[in-house]
Amino acid sequence: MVKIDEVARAAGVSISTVSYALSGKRPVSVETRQRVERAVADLGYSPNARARMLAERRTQIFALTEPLRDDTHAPTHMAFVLATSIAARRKEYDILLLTEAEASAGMRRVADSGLVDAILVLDVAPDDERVGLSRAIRTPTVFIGVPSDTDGLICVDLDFVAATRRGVDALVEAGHTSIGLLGHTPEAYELSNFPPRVRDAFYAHTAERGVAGRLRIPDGPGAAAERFRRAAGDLIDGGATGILVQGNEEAHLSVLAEAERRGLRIPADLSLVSLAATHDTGSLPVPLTAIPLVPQDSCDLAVELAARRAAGENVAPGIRLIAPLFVDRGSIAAPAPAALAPAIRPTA
Amino acid sequence: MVKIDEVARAAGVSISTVSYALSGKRPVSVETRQRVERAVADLGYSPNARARMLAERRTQIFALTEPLRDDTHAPTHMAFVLATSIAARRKEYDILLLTEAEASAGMRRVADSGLVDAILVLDVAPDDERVGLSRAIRTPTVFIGVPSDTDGLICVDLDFVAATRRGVDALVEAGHTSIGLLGHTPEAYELSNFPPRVRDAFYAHTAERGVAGRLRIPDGPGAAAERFRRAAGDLIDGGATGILVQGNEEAHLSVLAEAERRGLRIPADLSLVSLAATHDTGSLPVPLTAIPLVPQDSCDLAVELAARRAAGENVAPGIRLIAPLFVDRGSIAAPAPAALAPAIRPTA
DNA sequence: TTGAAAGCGCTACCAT
DNA sequence: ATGGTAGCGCTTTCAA
Repeated sequence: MVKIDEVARAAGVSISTVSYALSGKRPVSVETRQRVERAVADLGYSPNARARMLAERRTQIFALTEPLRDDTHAPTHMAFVLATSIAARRKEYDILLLTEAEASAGMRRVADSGLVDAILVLDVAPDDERVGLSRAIRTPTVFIGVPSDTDGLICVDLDFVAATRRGVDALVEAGHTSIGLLGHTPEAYELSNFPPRVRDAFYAHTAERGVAGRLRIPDGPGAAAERFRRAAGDLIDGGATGILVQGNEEAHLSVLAEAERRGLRIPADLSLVSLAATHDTGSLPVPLTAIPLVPQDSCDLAVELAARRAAGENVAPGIRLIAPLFVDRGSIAAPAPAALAPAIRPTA
Repeated sequence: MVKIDEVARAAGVSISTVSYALSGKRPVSVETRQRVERAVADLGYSPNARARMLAERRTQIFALTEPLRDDTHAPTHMAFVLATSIAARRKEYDILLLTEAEASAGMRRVADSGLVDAILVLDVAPDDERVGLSRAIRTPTVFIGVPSDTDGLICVDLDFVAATRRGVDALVEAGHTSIGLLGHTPEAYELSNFPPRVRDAFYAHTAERGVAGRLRIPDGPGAAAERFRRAAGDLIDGGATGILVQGNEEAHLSVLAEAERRGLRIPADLSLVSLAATHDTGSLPVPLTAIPLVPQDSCDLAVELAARRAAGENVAPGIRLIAPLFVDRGSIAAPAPAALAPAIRPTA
């Protein structure tokens, strides 16, 4: 490996001039710069990352902690990891994976040794062990997701409350007076941070708009697809003429399957809105109007904040919520008059 | 951050003694070691990774290049990433993610700058661009998968040929004379490295054992599940009494669904063997006898080899194939006598 | 505009 | 068994 002093010799300048010519941190005459660039190209010089790290007191590496649970939805998770990596590279950072079972141990290790400039936290649980640790270490930490106790933390996330309200509003404004929410699995309300936020916002906002709001959680026996279908069916039986669909592709497909089974056309007989999905709801058998969760948005912002903190900038703690998008794909219409009847006299 | 000289002062010893007491690379008297350990604990000292990297001329980091294609099966991919990370940590290495669209650019960057000690290559394509690059750089590289041209490369993979033969043998020995292979999607035979190996071994070995061997690729119209079912159905119609099932969980479920649709009991009416699956074929509706692809096995070996090369050890280039496992879950039986007829007179 | 040299915080060689 | 110190290959301050 050729070193900087060889480049300096070849270019007939000093080491510091080579360094400055390459970094641009000090003006260098055009002629000198060209001589340096020529030498760099001739010798195939590439600055040594280890030496640079020591001298600059930073590594240009971010750690990404991602405790993989059994119920982790791989495609969604991968989307976040990829989005984080892309965002980081745009700012000249690399991503170091922290997958150790004891997430805190990994974080502590990279923080204490100065191996990374900042830590990004994925798959945040309400009572995440990494919250306490992040307060104990000096390495800047950014959470992608919102834990219960956010005191002093920097968090980034989709504004699930606004997203939920937007979904409810869209249906209410189309004339729906009975709205269903297809929930997550029971465990998700304990292990993940956003399902409760959606649930609470749903109840609060349907009440506020004066419409019936009903949540159905996919539980009970059977495969996942079966549970989703049953939950969707229950919502329809309960009189819901518009449903907010959460969850992965399978959940969405199951709702569509149940609608088809009942001969319900979308949106003529049933209005659907996809809420906070990471997959493409436009390529479903029936394209769905969606308020999507776009990993790249959250990850871009998280990386941006991490980079600022790593650069020594003072970033105020707090929760940064990303305004939801609304993608109209025509799966909302006014409720069918006929469908109103069972909603009004459910047991007649 | 407390530095090594402060520890030395607190312990009343020299810097080098602290270093040796911590690394164990030189004998240190018990008493001295305890004094050092005490000082380390008191001051909360943790060696600076950047300084260590420069001094030791290595980073204890492996790069993992994983070009994510659209057809990447997220759960399988995640399993490999996780397995790699786990294996690496066991040997005190961290994993740096290389996800750039131009995989070669990322590899070149980390190699030229000495940012990593070795590179692990995932999702290997037959004509992978990373093959040529790996020959051009000095950083040790290990492929998890086998490209077409392996000259001079270190590759690790499941022995797909042996696995395929083992699957064929198991069915032949149970008395089957007509065996089906549920193939991968047509694109997989271009983009991925192992489907052709399985296909070729299947044809060769069924011929060698003197039984009929037929491959059916899930193509044509319809959703994936539909294509898998059709392919399985075609194999059965073609007289196959035993089928080697490849692919993801959906492929397996589809074959089981098709069997159920036809009222075929497993293994009484139809024998099934899962081949090279990464998911748990024991928790399917019908547990399947399997010759699994265990990511941890490949990744452990790959990391082992990478670590050896990184340590300067001379590792011979070549393909290391991992002997397949055979997990008997009772989904193989002798072919039903009635089923023999169509196999013998297919068009009668 | 350029150069010399003092770090960055360790490891490991050479002494004793 | 222990200590002193020369690197490791850069960046950046201080001088000119």
